[in-house]
Amino acid sequence: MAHLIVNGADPRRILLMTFSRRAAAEMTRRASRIMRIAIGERADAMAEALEWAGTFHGIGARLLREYAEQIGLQRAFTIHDREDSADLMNLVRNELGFSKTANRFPTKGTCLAIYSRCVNAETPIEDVLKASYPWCAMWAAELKQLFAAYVEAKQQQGTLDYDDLLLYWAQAASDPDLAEDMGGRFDHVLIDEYQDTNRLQASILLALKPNGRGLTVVGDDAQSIYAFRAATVRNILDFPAQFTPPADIVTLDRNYRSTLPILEAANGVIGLATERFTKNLWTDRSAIARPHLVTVRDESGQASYIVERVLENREGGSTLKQQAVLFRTSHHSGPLEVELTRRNIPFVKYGGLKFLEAAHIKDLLALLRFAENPRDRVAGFRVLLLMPGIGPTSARRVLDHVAASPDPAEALRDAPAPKSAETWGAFLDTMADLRGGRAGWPAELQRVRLWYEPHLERIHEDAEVRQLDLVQLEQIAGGYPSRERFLTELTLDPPDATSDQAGIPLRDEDYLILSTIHSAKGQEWKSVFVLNVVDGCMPSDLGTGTSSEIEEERRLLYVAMTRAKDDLHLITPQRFFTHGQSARGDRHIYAQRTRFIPTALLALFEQSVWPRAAASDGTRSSPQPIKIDLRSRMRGMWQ
DNA sequence: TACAGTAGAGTTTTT
DNA sequence: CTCTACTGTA
Repeated sequence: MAHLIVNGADPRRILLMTFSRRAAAEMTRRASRIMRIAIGERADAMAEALEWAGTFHGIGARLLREYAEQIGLQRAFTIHDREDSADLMNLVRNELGFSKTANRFPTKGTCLAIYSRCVNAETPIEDVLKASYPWCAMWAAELKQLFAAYVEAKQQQGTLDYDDLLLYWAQAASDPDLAEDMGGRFDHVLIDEYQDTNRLQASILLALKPNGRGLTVVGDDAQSIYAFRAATVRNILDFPAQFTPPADIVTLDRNYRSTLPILEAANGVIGLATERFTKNLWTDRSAIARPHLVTVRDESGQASYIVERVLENREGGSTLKQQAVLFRTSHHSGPLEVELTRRNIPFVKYGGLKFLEAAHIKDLLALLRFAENPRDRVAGFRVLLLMPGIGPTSARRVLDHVAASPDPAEALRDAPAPKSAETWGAFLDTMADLRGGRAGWPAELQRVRLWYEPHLERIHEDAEVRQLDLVQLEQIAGGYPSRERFLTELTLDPPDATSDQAGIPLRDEDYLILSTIHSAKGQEWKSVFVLNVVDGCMPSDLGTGTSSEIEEERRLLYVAMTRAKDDLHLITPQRFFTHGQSARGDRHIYAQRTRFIPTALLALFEQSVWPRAAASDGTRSSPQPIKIDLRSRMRGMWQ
């Protein structure tokens, strides 16, 4: 990208699509750094002009709003996140009577997952069921009916879900004129992490640039870790042959990041994969230290090992930010988080439970969304149910009335009023203010809070804590120019680190990074610690069904290992608590080292046990005389 | 009709 | 523990 711009390409006509918005920001930052060397201060302005950098979904949303009229879409559509989509799916599922079938019908989440896979993999439902959801195969006909109704519901309400952003885009681009118009906006289209795109995304690309001119994709087949989300590595492998003449292949097999011993260990792991990959990485970053394979007793031992090493590294001159702890599933960092908090080490966690998933945040956003688009039933339902005396039935009556009217905003006023006139009146006033845009953005958020706070106090015991989050949300809102932009971008790029919660003040502080391996994609750190490198966790015991699932888990470990520049620690606790139990539960397994590091590979690692010797400080080294004979006392109890 | 209470099932990774 | 479906009561 830097090369293109330095050589005269117009940054406003470059389309850059990456995996997350974080990655897009990082990419523009690096490009501007490189460009500064060639063109000096002008580089910043050039990077600023890269306005079409984002995720597939984000770019899709933007284009769809621009082309809304031409494709028969209401311009003010609102976007459902996954939970909203599941709620709507559930609504439809109940309406069709599928929640009362004799055999248990798949839950809303499963239904949505199946639907999503059909769309993203461009595969008929029968095949998807057979390949990925065999236990739901008996419901094919009902699911089809459900999905038809789901699509119908979305259209009536003027909402799009994540998949629609791609689907509508792809469909719009299937019209040659529209495709040419869209493709013609860009001289260069650059895609990162192409191994983790799905077929739907590939067809969008092909429609935008049918002859491939100006199209560049980058990816690594050894790092494909999103098959569960219908990504297919075939996209990148089959890419060159889609064009005549075929696309040029540039092999990037030099690794500039990791030291040789780390790379050798990572190559060792991936070398045992059942399929051959297209390249072998090499590096000239020699070093002596092999990566560490550390055995600890349990998860708390794991936590204290990390804390000790992290502090040691900081003494040695590396900041906390240069170090990261990676794990398979987000709750695995729990004990570590406790320990870090106890020892006063600041950290930021990526992945896992999001700010936006908290009920009170969703409530507030639902009201905003309902104001933006009164046909949005999911939002409306959520808001209406907040009020005392309004249950599913009254809510449905109100929403039906709204949906039937040509002017939904007006219809609310003369909707069948629920019993409590007082709450209802307050609600109508708030909605009217929001619709009229009286307070302006972002001040109107305060208005919303004023309405919501009494309900918050009534519903939640811990209202005070939650109130702080609402203030936080208000601050975040200030960073967006309008309600529409706020809602769209928040849904597509949720603040995914807890740091965003704490806002700007954290930015210049030093903190340790905690991240799921999936969220760590494309990142790098000086020191990397990987938690729970044990069977049942890596591979996850949930992901060991088929051999291709296991292979994906292997690549996941490979991705984790190759995040490290100088220093890599894989940690294997001997005891490992399983999930699905109360906080103080004791269910655990005695864990084995991951199957991805068999004995043959051990030579690539520096093995150690920690703590090295528990009694080394001499306090209990010599046997003590017996003071109380508890054993005989116990026996005596029953005599 | 709203809502509190209860039994039973399920529990990854993310735009 | 959390989510869902269902039951009983006001």
